[in-house]
Amino acid sequence: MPKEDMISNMAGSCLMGRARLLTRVLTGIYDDELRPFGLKATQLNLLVVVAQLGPVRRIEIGRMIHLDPSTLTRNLQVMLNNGWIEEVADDEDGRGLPLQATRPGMTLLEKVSPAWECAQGKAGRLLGADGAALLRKLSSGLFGTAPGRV
Amino acid sequence: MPKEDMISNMAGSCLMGRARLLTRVLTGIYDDELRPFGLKATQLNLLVVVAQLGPVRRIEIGRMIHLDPSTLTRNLQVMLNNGWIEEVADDEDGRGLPLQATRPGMTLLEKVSPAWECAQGKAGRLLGADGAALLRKLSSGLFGTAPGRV
DNA sequence: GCCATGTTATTGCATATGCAATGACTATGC
DNA sequence: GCATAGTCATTGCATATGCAATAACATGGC
Repeated sequence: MPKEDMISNMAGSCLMGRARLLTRVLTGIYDDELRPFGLKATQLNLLVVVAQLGPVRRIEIGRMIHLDPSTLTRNLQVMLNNGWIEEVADDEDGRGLPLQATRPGMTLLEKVSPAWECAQGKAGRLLGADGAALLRKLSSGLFGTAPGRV
Repeated sequence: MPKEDMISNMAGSCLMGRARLLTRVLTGIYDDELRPFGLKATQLNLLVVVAQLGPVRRIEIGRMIHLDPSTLTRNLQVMLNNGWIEEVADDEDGRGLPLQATRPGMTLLEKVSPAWECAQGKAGRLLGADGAALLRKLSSGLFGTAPGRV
């Protein structure tokens, strides 16, 4: 294959590049809506997961949404500092404590809910109905999947 | 809406969260394949864009793939340090110089091409034919789009 | 109990990402 | 030709992300 075709191919069809581009745009939409509330899209994402899974260990969050433990240590530290989540005392396992949303964290969730809805609406219109449905389907197959399986 | 439903809704249907999850998984696939060559998925992505667009200004790259100029300054600096790209002297505009791929950069592109093909294959199988097609369609609508348009 | 093995969390390192502010240059109006 | 407005790039700041190495704990076999 000529060099130019190889480059055009990599530039025009790389699924990773496309996914990253799409993610940057989508994240920007949510960040814009959430800015008045002082949290970022990624933080809301994490807060929601912690709120839903109740007392939950870091490793489990990582398995759920495919995040490296080291990333979680740091991202969750920010949220601990903000008082949105807290460590739960009662635990059988000495390797770190489970996390749960605090009352202020839950209140914040309710407060930002309309802004999230708005961003979600914009994202849905950008993706189109079939796009949104497919994105949902695709990623639902990844939820809770151990890394490295293809 | 009860609090639990609100949380389930945000956790289970957030398009941004899904897109980020998917992107993490996909990026991991490409990173694994590219690791022996000493470059990361994001760097290959950028190298390909510079190689294709020829002498090109940072701002134009940013418009193409929706990347903040400040992000580009730093990401491109790494690639300049590695000698994969270079600044082009002849320019009418004194605000920074256009960039192009160097010969070593082009050689690297050819060398990693099979690894990229392999990762692309894995990504395609993970997404399925319709998923890959849709991801392509979705993001092609974003190429070259000015930020903030929804 | 002790050791080998496995699991969980953290830390050092490097990069990716975006906002706000700034500097440097260009283009436009007069 | 100069002042104003606009464009391009960089820097400071904060966060997001993952790998390799390590620390801390758990578990199973003996």
